[in-house]
Amino acid sequence: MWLLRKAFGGCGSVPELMSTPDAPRVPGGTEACEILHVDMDAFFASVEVLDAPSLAGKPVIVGGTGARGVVASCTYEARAYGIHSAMSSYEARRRCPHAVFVEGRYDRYAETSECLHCVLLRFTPLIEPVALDEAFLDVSGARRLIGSPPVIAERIRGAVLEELGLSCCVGVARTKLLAKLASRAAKPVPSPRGNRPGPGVVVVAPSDELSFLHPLPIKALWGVGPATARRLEGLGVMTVGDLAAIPDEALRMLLGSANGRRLATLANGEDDRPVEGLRETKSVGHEETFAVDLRDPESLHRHVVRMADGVASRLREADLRGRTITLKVRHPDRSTISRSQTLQSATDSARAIAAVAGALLCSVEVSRGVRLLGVSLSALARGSAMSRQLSFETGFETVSGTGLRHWFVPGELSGADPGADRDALVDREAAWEEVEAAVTQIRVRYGRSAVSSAALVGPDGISVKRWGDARWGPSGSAR
DNA sequence: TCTGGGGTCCTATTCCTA
DNA sequence: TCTGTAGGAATAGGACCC
Repeated sequence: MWLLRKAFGGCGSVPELMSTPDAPRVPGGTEACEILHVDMDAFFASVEVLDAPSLAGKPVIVGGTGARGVVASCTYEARAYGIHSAMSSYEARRRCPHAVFVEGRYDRYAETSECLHCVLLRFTPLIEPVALDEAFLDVSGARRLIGSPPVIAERIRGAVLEELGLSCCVGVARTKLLAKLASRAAKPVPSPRGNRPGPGVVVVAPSDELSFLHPLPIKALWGVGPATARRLEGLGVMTVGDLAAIPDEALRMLLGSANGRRLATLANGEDDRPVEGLRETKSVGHEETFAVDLRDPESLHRHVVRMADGVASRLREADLRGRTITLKVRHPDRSTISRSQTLQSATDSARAIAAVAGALLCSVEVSRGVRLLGVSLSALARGSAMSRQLSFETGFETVSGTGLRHWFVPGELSGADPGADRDALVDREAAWEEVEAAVTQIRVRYGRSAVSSAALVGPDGISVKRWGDARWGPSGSAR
């Protein structure tokens, strides 16, 4: 709690703060601190414990359970073993063999995130969601109604705990970066001898900004990942303070103009990015790592069709179309290449996306094996074919034994060639648009796995995974 | 028999066009 | 008609975020 006390010049206490509508004001105090960063504690893992109380107090790991999976989230009991998100599941299991591994339930987390959003909206309409489990808030307009930002922070924590049954930490500062770092400083500290609770709320007063920021490691800064940290540490730049001492020009030479300029300002505590609310989606894609590397071009093409189908469906649901189609391929040695093509007009057609992505796949050497395949669309524009009047005259039939429905246009599967004649081609494309729009409606109504492409039906039924499976890596062996 | 997925942004290079 | 050039778009790859 020391930072909170420090921010208030040593006067006042948290109980006093919570019971006082206006926080005490101190010289150079917290008046300018109007940005809050709300960060849920071990979000996915906490939701799992909430839904299964028998997991409480145990090391719980949420993520991919297969050899190629990663940790998406884990409880503080697991963190005491050195486990953290993005660690491979293999390594996590090695470090803590008795941990409880749970496959993630993304829909459940998204639903909980919506509840969190509703709670936050009661404090301010100026919310910028960063991820399911965190958000920036601008509370400048809420002071008169609710109280000072530190008071609002404490009330948010209380409301989230009471209404969601989950704990969160809140950082309060003048800028987004400092608010984010403050919420991190408010977190519990995992330890093999028992977790130490954190302060829950940390306020960084303007007068304390540089003394708070400069001792932190450079990786604390937004935009400094493993690669940039390696370069900087190689030059003896270990802390944010070291970085702040480097002339702007030298930093730009070292890291490029945009990165150099941004890091120079951030290292000096400046960050003028406002809390922006929801941003427009720039790309929509789907990618997947396979349990074993694939070499068979036909199998890879079926995966392309399935991914194109999933991406097209999501585009339609979001009322979006895209012009640039990108295929991503990762080889067994993890080297990754991408191939893209930009169309003259935007599309949300699974067939069109699959055709382009399939052609791009033909230009890639796959004989050495493919570990990951991905399809994405960018250069997005509003407006899909969703508003078109739909008809279900085109064929649907049930794949025996699977309960899954697949679709086709009559003649398509029989090898007929309607492309020979232009009118027939136009009719065929129009029919496909109807099919795809109908598929989207079925999925909206009955779920994403209710209907699938006939191209994915093999002699033994559905031979590849359906869209939406395996968010944190493959869970078992490949089919 | 280790290292995901869904994104955004930046940079360098290549290609096209005026 | 050919050539050089400049600018913009497209493409590819990498780093980073949660």
